Amino acid sequence: MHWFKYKNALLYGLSLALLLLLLQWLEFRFLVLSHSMEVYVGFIALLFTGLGVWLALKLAKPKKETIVIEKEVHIPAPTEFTLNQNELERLGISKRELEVLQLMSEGLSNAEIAERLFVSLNTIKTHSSKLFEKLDVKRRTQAVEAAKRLQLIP
Amino acid sequence: MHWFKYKNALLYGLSLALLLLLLQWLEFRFLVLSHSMEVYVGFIALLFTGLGVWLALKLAKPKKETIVIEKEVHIPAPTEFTLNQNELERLGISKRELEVLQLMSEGLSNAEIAERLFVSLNTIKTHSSKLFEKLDVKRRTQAVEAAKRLQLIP
DNA sequence: AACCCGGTCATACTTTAGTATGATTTTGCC
DNA sequence: GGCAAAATCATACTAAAGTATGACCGGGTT
Repeated sequence: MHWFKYKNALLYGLSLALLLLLLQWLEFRFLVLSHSMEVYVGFIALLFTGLGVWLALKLAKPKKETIVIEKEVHIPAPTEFTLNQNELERLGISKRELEVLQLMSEGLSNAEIAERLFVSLNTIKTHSSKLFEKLDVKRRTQAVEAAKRLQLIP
Repeated sequence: MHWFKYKNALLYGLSLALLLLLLQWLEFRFLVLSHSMEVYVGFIALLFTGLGVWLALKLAKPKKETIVIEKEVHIPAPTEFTLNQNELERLGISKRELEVLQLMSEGLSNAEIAERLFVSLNTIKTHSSKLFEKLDVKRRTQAVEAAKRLQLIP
Protein backbone atom coordinates (compact mmCIF):
# COMPACT_ATOMS: atom_id res chain seq x y z
CA MET A 1 0.00 0.00 0.00
CA HIS A 2 2.77 2.45 -0.82
CA TRP A 3 0.36 4.88 -2.56
CA PHE A 4 -0.26 6.24 0.91
CA LYS A 5 2.95 8.16 0.54
CA TYR A 6 1.39 10.21 -2.21
CA LYS A 7 -1.91 10.79 -0.48
CA ASN A 8 -1.00 14.28 0.61
CA ALA A 9 0.45 15.24 -2.76
CA LEU A 10 -2.74 14.10 -4.46
CA LEU A 11 -4.85 16.02 -2.00
CA TYR A 12 -2.95 19.22 -2.55
CA GLY A 13 -3.10 18.79 -6.31
CA LEU A 14 -6.85 18.37 -6.20
CA SER A 15 -7.26 21.36 -3.91
CA LEU A 16 -5.23 23.47 -6.31
CA ALA A 17 -7.29 22.34 -9.26
CA LEU A 18 -10.48 23.18 -7.45
CA LEU A 19 -9.13 26.60 -6.60
CA LEU A 20 -8.23 27.31 -10.19
CA LEU A 21 -11.72 26.29 -11.20
CA LEU A 22 -13.16 28.61 -8.61
CA LEU A 23 -10.87 31.27 -9.99
CA GLN A 24 -12.20 30.79 -13.48
CA TRP A 25 -15.75 31.01 -12.30
CA LEU A 26 -15.07 34.10 -10.25
CA GLU A 27 -13.35 35.74 -13.17
CA PHE A 28 -16.30 35.05 -15.33
CA ARG A 29 -18.76 36.32 -12.77
CA PHE A 30 -16.88 39.50 -12.14
CA LEU A 31 -16.28 40.23 -15.76
CA VAL A 32 -19.83 39.59 -16.66
CA LEU A 33 -21.23 41.56 -13.83
CA SER A 34 -18.65 44.29 -14.40
CA HIS A 35 -17.74 44.44 -10.78
CA SER A 36 -14.77 46.37 -9.76
CA MET A 37 -11.40 44.93 -10.46
CA GLU A 38 -10.08 45.82 -7.01
CA VAL A 39 -12.53 43.66 -5.13
CA TYR A 40 -11.80 40.74 -7.37
CA VAL A 41 -8.04 41.01 -7.03
CA GLY A 42 -8.35 41.59 -3.29
CA PHE A 43 -10.37 38.46 -2.96
CA ILE A 44 -7.80 36.49 -4.93
CA ALA A 45 -5.02 37.88 -2.81
CA LEU A 46 -6.81 36.98 0.40
CA LEU A 47 -7.64 33.55 -0.86
CA PHE A 48 -4.11 32.71 -1.88
CA THR A 49 -2.62 34.22 1.22
CA GLY A 50 -4.81 31.81 3.15
CA LEU A 51 -3.68 28.99 0.87
CA GLY A 52 -0.05 29.89 1.50
CA VAL A 53 -0.52 29.96 5.23
CA TRP A 54 -2.32 26.66 5.18
CA LEU A 55 0.32 25.05 2.99
CA ALA A 56 3.14 26.33 5.12
CA LEU A 57 1.56 25.08 8.32
CA LYS A 58 0.84 21.69 6.82
CA LEU A 59 4.18 21.16 5.22
CA ALA A 60 6.52 22.84 7.65
CA LYS A 61 9.02 20.36 8.99
CA PRO A 62 8.73 20.08 12.72
CA LYS A 63 11.80 21.06 14.58
CA LYS A 64 13.25 18.08 16.31
CA GLU A 65 14.26 18.64 19.85
CA THR A 66 16.29 15.93 21.49
CA ILE A 67 16.07 15.63 25.21
CA VAL A 68 18.59 13.41 26.87
CA ILE A 69 17.32 11.97 30.08
CA GLU A 70 19.91 10.47 32.32
CA LYS A 71 18.60 7.35 33.90
CA GLU A 72 20.23 6.16 37.08
CA VAL A 73 21.17 2.55 37.04
CA HIS A 74 22.42 0.95 40.17
CA ILE A 75 25.13 -1.47 39.40
CA PRO A 76 26.00 -3.80 42.26
CA ALA A 77 29.31 -4.09 40.50
CA PRO A 78 32.48 -4.32 42.53
CA THR A 79 33.81 -0.82 42.00
CA GLU A 80 37.35 -1.76 41.14
CA PHE A 81 39.83 -0.43 43.64
CA THR A 82 42.23 2.35 42.86
CA LEU A 83 44.64 3.46 45.54
CA ASN A 84 44.41 7.02 46.72
CA GLN A 85 48.01 8.13 46.30
CA ASN A 86 47.26 11.65 47.46
CA GLU A 87 46.03 10.55 50.86
CA LEU A 88 49.02 8.26 51.21
CA GLU A 89 51.41 11.14 50.70
CA ARG A 90 49.36 13.54 52.75
CA LEU A 91 49.48 11.20 55.73
CA GLY A 92 53.08 10.23 55.11
CA ILE A 93 52.43 6.52 55.04
CA SER A 94 55.32 4.46 53.66
CA LYS A 95 55.18 1.42 51.38
CA ARG A 96 55.97 -0.98 54.18
CA GLU A 97 53.37 0.53 56.42
CA LEU A 98 50.78 0.16 53.70
CA GLU A 99 51.68 -3.52 53.38
CA VAL A 100 51.12 -4.00 57.08
CA LEU A 101 47.83 -2.15 56.81
CA GLN A 102 46.64 -4.44 54.05
CA LEU A 103 47.46 -7.58 55.98
CA MET A 104 45.79 -6.11 59.04
CA SER A 105 42.61 -5.60 57.06
CA GLU A 106 42.68 -9.27 56.14
CA GLY A 107 42.42 -10.12 59.80
CA LEU A 108 45.97 -11.25 60.40
CA SER A 109 47.54 -10.95 63.85
CA ASN A 110 50.78 -9.06 64.31
CA ALA A 111 52.61 -12.39 64.62
CA GLU A 112 51.15 -13.62 61.31
CA ILE A 113 52.02 -10.39 59.58
CA ALA A 114 55.58 -10.64 60.88
CA GLU A 115 55.82 -14.16 59.49
CA ARG A 116 54.49 -13.10 56.10
CA LEU A 117 56.93 -10.22 55.75
CA PHE A 118 59.88 -12.14 57.21
CA VAL A 119 60.46 -9.63 59.96
CA SER A 120 60.17 -9.74 63.74
CA LEU A 121 56.99 -9.22 65.74
CA ASN A 122 58.47 -6.08 67.26
CA THR A 123 58.97 -4.57 63.84
CA ILE A 124 55.31 -5.03 63.06
CA LYS A 125 54.39 -3.49 66.36
CA THR A 126 56.50 -0.47 65.52
CA HIS A 127 54.87 -0.19 62.08
CA SER A 128 51.38 -0.49 63.45
CA SER A 129 52.02 2.05 66.18
CA LYS A 130 53.24 4.55 63.60
CA LEU A 131 50.27 3.74 61.41
CA PHE A 132 47.81 4.43 64.21
CA GLU A 133 49.49 7.76 64.80
CA LYS A 134 49.36 8.74 61.13
CA LEU A 135 45.77 7.60 60.73
CA ASP A 136 44.87 9.21 64.05
CA VAL A 137 43.28 6.09 65.47
CA LYS A 138 43.77 3.97 68.57
CA ARG A 139 43.15 0.39 67.42
CA ARG A 140 43.75 -1.79 64.39
CA THR A 141 40.02 -2.13 63.78
CA GLN A 142 39.70 1.64 63.55
CA ALA A 143 42.75 1.74 61.31
CA VAL A 144 41.12 -0.66 58.87
CA GLU A 145 37.92 1.38 58.96
CA ALA A 146 39.74 4.63 58.26
CA ALA A 147 41.95 3.10 55.57
CA LYS A 148 38.95 1.77 53.69
CA ARG A 149 37.24 5.11 53.91
CA LEU A 150 40.34 6.85 52.58
CA GLN A 151 40.72 4.34 49.77
CA LEU A 152 44.06 3.13 50.99
CA ILE A 153 42.90 -0.49 50.92
CA PRO A 154 40.10 -2.25 49.02
CA MET B 1 11.11 50.81 24.92
CA HIS B 2 7.88 48.82 24.67
CA TRP B 3 7.33 49.85 21.05
CA PHE B 4 9.62 46.93 20.18
CA LYS B 5 6.67 44.69 20.76
CA TYR B 6 4.98 46.19 17.71
CA LYS B 7 8.03 46.14 15.46
CA ASN B 8 6.91 43.03 13.65
CA ALA B 9 3.36 44.23 13.27
CA LEU B 10 4.60 47.48 11.76
CA LEU B 11 6.89 45.61 9.42
CA TYR B 12 4.11 43.41 8.17
CA GLY B 13 1.82 46.37 7.76
CA LEU B 14 4.37 48.18 5.65
CA SER B 15 5.04 45.10 3.57
CA LEU B 16 1.32 44.75 2.91
CA ALA B 17 1.05 48.38 1.92
CA LEU B 18 3.95 47.99 -0.48
CA LEU B 19 2.37 44.93 -1.98
CA LEU B 20 -0.91 46.75 -2.53
CA LEU B 21 0.97 49.54 -4.22
CA LEU B 22 2.70 47.04 -6.44
CA LEU B 23 -0.69 45.57 -7.13
CA GLN B 24 -2.07 48.90 -8.24
CA TRP B 25 0.84 49.43 -10.51
CA LEU B 26 0.58 45.96 -11.99
CA GLU B 27 -3.12 46.42 -12.53
CA PHE B 28 -2.49 49.66 -14.34
CA ARG B 29 0.24 48.11 -16.42
CA PHE B 30 -1.80 45.10 -17.39
CA LEU B 31 -4.91 47.05 -18.11
CA VAL B 32 -3.09 49.64 -20.18
CA LEU B 33 -1.14 47.09 -22.08
CA SER B 34 -4.19 44.91 -22.43
CA HIS B 35 -2.40 41.83 -21.25
CA SER B 36 -4.37 38.81 -20.53
CA MET B 37 -6.30 38.69 -17.32
CA GLU B 38 -5.20 35.13 -16.58
CA VAL B 39 -1.53 35.99 -16.34
CA TYR B 40 -2.25 38.87 -14.04
CA VAL B 41 -4.45 36.88 -11.71
CA GLY B 42 -1.99 33.97 -11.75
CA PHE B 43 0.78 36.33 -10.78
CA ILE B 44 -1.29 37.73 -7.95
CA ALA B 45 -2.15 34.25 -6.77
CA LEU B 46 1.48 33.19 -6.80
CA LEU B 47 2.58 36.33 -5.05
CA PHE B 48 0.09 36.02 -2.24
CA THR B 49 0.60 32.34 -1.86
CA GLY B 50 4.23 33.20 -1.26
CA LEU B 51 3.22 35.91 1.15
CA GLY B 52 1.01 33.45 3.02
CA VAL B 53 3.79 30.91 3.25
CA TRP B 54 6.22 33.51 4.46
CA LEU B 55 3.77 34.86 7.02
CA ALA B 56 2.98 31.46 8.29
CA LEU B 57 6.61 30.49 8.67
CA LYS B 58 7.42 33.74 10.40
CA LEU B 59 4.53 33.86 12.79
CA ALA B 60 3.62 30.27 13.42
CA LYS B 61 4.95 28.68 16.54
CA PRO B 62 7.58 26.22 15.44
CA LYS B 63 6.44 22.66 15.71
CA LYS B 64 8.43 20.86 18.27
CA GLU B 65 9.00 17.19 18.25
CA THR B 66 10.65 15.93 21.37
CA ILE B 67 12.82 12.91 21.15
CA VAL B 68 13.56 11.31 24.47
CA ILE B 69 16.78 9.41 24.68
CA GLU B 70 17.36 7.49 27.86
CA LYS B 71 20.96 7.38 28.79
CA GLU B 72 22.15 4.90 31.37
CA VAL B 73 24.42 6.40 33.94
CA HIS B 74 26.44 4.22 36.19
CA ILE B 75 26.29 5.35 39.75
CA PRO B 76 29.01 3.94 41.96
CA ALA B 77 26.33 4.53 44.45
CA PRO B 78 25.62 3.37 47.90
CA THR B 79 24.72 -0.23 47.29
CA GLU B 80 22.04 -0.21 49.92
CA PHE B 81 22.61 -2.79 52.61
CA THR B 82 20.20 -5.63 53.21
CA LEU B 83 20.89 -8.00 56.05
CA ASN B 84 21.34 -11.63 55.19
CA GLN B 85 18.81 -13.17 57.55
CA ASN B 86 19.51 -16.68 56.29
CA GLU B 87 23.16 -16.58 57.27
CA LEU B 88 22.23 -15.15 60.64
CA GLU B 89 19.95 -18.08 61.39
CA ARG B 90 22.29 -20.61 59.88
CA LEU B 91 25.09 -19.48 62.17
CA GLY B 92 22.77 -19.04 65.15
CA ILE B 93 23.76 -15.46 65.81
CA SER B 94 21.44 -13.63 68.22
CA LYS B 95 20.25 -10.02 68.04
CA ARG B 96 22.54 -8.91 70.82
CA GLU B 97 25.53 -10.61 69.26
CA LEU B 98 24.81 -8.85 65.99
CA GLU B 99 24.73 -5.52 67.81
CA VAL B 100 28.13 -6.23 69.28
CA LEU B 101 29.39 -7.24 65.85
CA GLN B 102 28.24 -3.96 64.35
CA LEU B 103 29.94 -1.86 67.01
CA MET B 104 33.07 -3.98 66.59
CA SER B 105 33.11 -3.16 62.89
CA GLU B 106 33.02 0.53 63.76
CA GLY B 107 36.30 0.10 65.57
CA LEU B 108 35.03 0.28 69.13
CA SER B 109 36.91 -1.47 71.93
CA ASN B 110 35.15 -3.96 74.16
CA ALA B 111 35.02 -1.36 76.92
CA GLU B 112 33.40 1.18 74.59
CA ILE B 113 30.87 -1.35 73.37
CA ALA B 114 30.00 -2.21 76.96
CA GLU B 115 29.41 1.45 77.69
CA ARG B 116 27.20 1.87 74.65
CA LEU B 117 25.03 -1.10 75.47
CA PHE B 118 24.93 -0.38 79.21
CA VAL B 119 26.37 -3.73 80.17
CA SER B 120 29.61 -4.87 81.75
CA LEU B 121 32.87 -5.46 79.95
CA ASN B 122 32.70 -9.13 80.82
CA THR B 123 29.37 -9.45 79.06
CA ILE B 124 30.86 -8.08 75.89
CA LYS B 125 33.75 -10.48 76.18
CA THR B 126 31.33 -13.36 76.45
CA HIS B 127 29.39 -12.14 73.42
CA SER B 128 32.48 -11.67 71.32
CA SER B 129 33.87 -15.07 72.27
CA LYS B 130 30.63 -16.74 71.17
CA LEU B 131 30.65 -14.68 68.01
CA PHE B 132 34.17 -15.83 67.11
CA GLU B 133 33.09 -19.41 67.62
CA LYS B 134 30.00 -19.03 65.44
CA LEU B 135 31.87 -17.18 62.74
CA ASP B 136 34.75 -19.62 63.02
CA VAL B 137 37.37 -16.93 63.46
CA LYS B 138 40.03 -16.13 66.03
CA ARG B 139 40.11 -12.33 66.18
CA ARG B 140 37.72 -9.40 65.98
CA THR B 141 39.36 -8.18 62.79
CA GLN B 142 38.63 -11.51 61.14
CA ALA B 143 35.12 -11.42 62.54
CA VAL B 144 34.47 -8.05 60.88
CA GLU B 145 35.93 -9.37 57.61
CA ALA B 146 33.76 -12.47 57.67
CA ALA B 147 30.63 -10.57 58.71
CA LYS B 148 31.00 -8.14 55.83
CA ARG B 149 31.50 -10.96 53.41
CA LEU B 150 28.39 -12.71 54.70
CA GLN B 151 26.35 -9.48 54.56
CA LEU B 152 25.73 -9.42 58.27
CA ILE B 153 26.99 -5.83 58.50
CA PRO B 154 27.30 -3.01 55.92
C1' DA C 1 81.32 13.81 55.83
C1' DA C 2 77.14 14.82 58.01
C1' DC C 3 72.34 14.14 57.89
C1' DC C 4 67.71 12.36 57.42
C1' DC C 5 64.56 8.74 56.63
C1' DG C 6 62.75 4.23 56.25
C1' DG C 7 63.21 -0.05 57.92
C1' DT C 8 64.74 -3.08 61.25
C1' DC C 9 64.97 -4.94 66.07
C1' DA C 10 65.10 -5.12 71.24
C1' DT C 11 63.58 -4.44 76.05
C1' DA C 12 60.22 -3.33 79.18
C1' DC C 13 55.91 -2.21 80.28
C1' DT C 14 50.62 -1.29 80.13
C1' DT C 15 46.38 -2.15 78.14
C1' DT C 16 43.13 -4.70 75.70
C1' DA C 17 41.52 -8.94 73.78
C1' DG C 18 40.29 -13.44 74.19
C1' DT C 19 39.40 -18.10 76.83
C1' DA C 20 37.46 -21.06 80.33
C1' DT C 21 34.15 -21.87 83.62
C1' DG C 22 30.31 -21.19 86.31
C1' DA C 23 26.40 -18.66 87.99
C1' DT C 24 22.08 -15.77 87.83
C1' DT C 25 18.42 -13.50 85.51
C1' DT C 26 15.36 -12.61 81.66
C1' DT C 27 12.47 -13.90 78.07
C1' DG C 28 9.81 -16.35 74.74
C1' DC C 29 7.31 -20.47 74.20
C1' DC C 30 4.62 -24.98 74.82
C1' DG D 1 4.48 -23.39 85.45
C1' DG D 2 8.38 -25.08 83.51
C1' DC D 3 11.81 -25.37 79.97
C1' DA D 4 15.40 -23.64 76.81
C1' DA D 5 17.77 -20.15 74.83
C1' DA D 6 19.48 -15.68 75.39
C1' DA D 7 21.52 -12.35 78.13
C1' DT D 8 23.87 -10.99 81.98
C1' DC D 9 28.00 -10.91 85.12
C1' DA D 10 32.11 -12.60 87.71
C1' DT D 11 36.73 -14.57 88.50
C1' DA D 12 40.93 -15.99 86.84
C1' DC D 13 43.93 -16.65 83.52
C1' DT D 14 46.60 -16.39 78.86
C1' DA D 15 47.53 -14.15 74.63
C1' DA D 16 47.80 -10.45 71.87
C1' DA D 17 47.93 -5.64 71.06
C1' DG D 18 49.75 -1.36 71.82
C1' DT D 19 53.25 2.24 73.92
C1' DA D 20 57.73 4.14 74.95
C1' DT D 21 62.37 4.37 74.20
C1' DG D 22 66.59 3.58 72.18
C1' DA D 23 69.62 1.47 68.88
C1' DC D 24 71.52 0.00 64.27
C1' DC D 25 71.86 0.05 59.25
C1' DG D 26 71.71 1.50 54.39
C1' DG D 27 70.41 4.66 50.67
C1' DG D 28 69.85 9.06 49.17
C1' DT D 29 70.52 14.21 49.90
C1' DT D 30 72.95 18.32 50.93
